[in-house]
Amino acid sequence: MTEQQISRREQNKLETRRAIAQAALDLARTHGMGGFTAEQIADQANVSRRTFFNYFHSPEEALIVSTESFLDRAEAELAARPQNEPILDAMIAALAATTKVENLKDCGDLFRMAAGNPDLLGTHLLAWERAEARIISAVEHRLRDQASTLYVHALVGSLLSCAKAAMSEWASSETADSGNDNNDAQSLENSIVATLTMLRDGFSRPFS
Amino acid sequence: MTEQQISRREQNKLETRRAIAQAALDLARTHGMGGFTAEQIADQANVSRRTFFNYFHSPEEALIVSTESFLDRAEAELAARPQNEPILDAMIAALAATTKVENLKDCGDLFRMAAGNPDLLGTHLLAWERAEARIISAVEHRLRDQASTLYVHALVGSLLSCAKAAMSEWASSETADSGNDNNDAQSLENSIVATLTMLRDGFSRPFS
DNA sequence: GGTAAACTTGCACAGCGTGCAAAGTTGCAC
DNA sequence: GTGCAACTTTGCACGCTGTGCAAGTTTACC
Repeated sequence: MTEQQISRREQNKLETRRAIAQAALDLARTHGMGGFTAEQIADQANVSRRTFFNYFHSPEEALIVSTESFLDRAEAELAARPQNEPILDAMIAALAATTKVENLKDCGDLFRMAAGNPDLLGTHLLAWERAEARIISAVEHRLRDQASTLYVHALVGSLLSCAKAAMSEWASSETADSGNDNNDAQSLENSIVATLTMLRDGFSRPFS
Repeated sequence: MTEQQISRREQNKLETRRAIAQAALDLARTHGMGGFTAEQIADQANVSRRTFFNYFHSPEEALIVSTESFLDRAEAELAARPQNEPILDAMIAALAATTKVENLKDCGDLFRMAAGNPDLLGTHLLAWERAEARIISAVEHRLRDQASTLYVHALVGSLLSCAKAAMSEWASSETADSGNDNNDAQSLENSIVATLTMLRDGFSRPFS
């Protein structure tokens, strides 16, 4: 954890970005998806409509911040695994660790909201696609000359599909309990490990 | 192959739809992605802008027709496999057969165009997502009580990710040759079978 | 041929997304 | 602390998307 030198300018921008994302999330929860405009988000965050579009390309983009930090976390955790660890074990450990991310509940909400709104779903899928490209680069670098491009693309695509499946299942069966976030995080982790183990050992083994 | 009773109305609608999709594809090839509007597509297809939007929700949607028939084909081929065949062998055979689809080259173009245009990519990903949901239903029905929901979601997601990886690789290394489409189809089929075999047997086996 | 249903079209309108230039902030050197 | 350079916010204008609505046109069927 390197102590970053953050100028006042950077701080302000981060704070504005955070405020906009929070405003968008609040509006989505109160008005429902599709029930608000970029202008309303901007107003709620106390910036102009134009400034909103300086930070996000679309109203939907403002909602997927939690997923992006989840995916950033996955990438970082993977990079932190030892180089000699088998790639699939490294992936399982890395994805399991993502459940420690701060705003995990927001990710769940996002999955639920995206299920009912094509625009949001498309934006959400794009975020996963961008993360996939980054992880592919990292894995290609890690396995240089040990694996074909096709292998790496298929592997990373499947990895993220399995993670998505686990999160989707977890999100749809999430309790509305205010308490025990730990239980939730643990059950998600179990699902992720379960799907990735199938991936490692082959899907033709006995079904769980 | 059931002989369909198609009324004049249905014929006209199909023809209009085909004309619009073709116009969109032509414009994309000549003007490049993002270099044309819904109105231009409509003009080229000799319909009004409003009619264009009766057929497609967005300009991008008009471009992904070839991918949708590819995915429809995958779904149909899978449904046609014998019930007692192991699910992964059925999937491999079904996806391999999709390379016989008519407009395979258009699919390749689409992959290339989507790589450079987020809007088109998002729409493309949505089409795969919709197909995923349909295939999940089919597989859940086929494996009723033999597999958990999580298993089926992870499996089908991975299946399509592997197919996507194969198509993406194939599209990016496609020759501009006018001739031998068969060679192209065969090399795509080989890639698809290769990735799905990894999926069946587990990605921790020796890399190809 | 006439009628009902289905399809097309024009119009209007709300919202998205961006280029541009003017106004307001912040960082830094003196 | 003054002033300048770099950066950020904002308003404005503009073209495009996507949809409801009502009037016009085509098709099916009797």
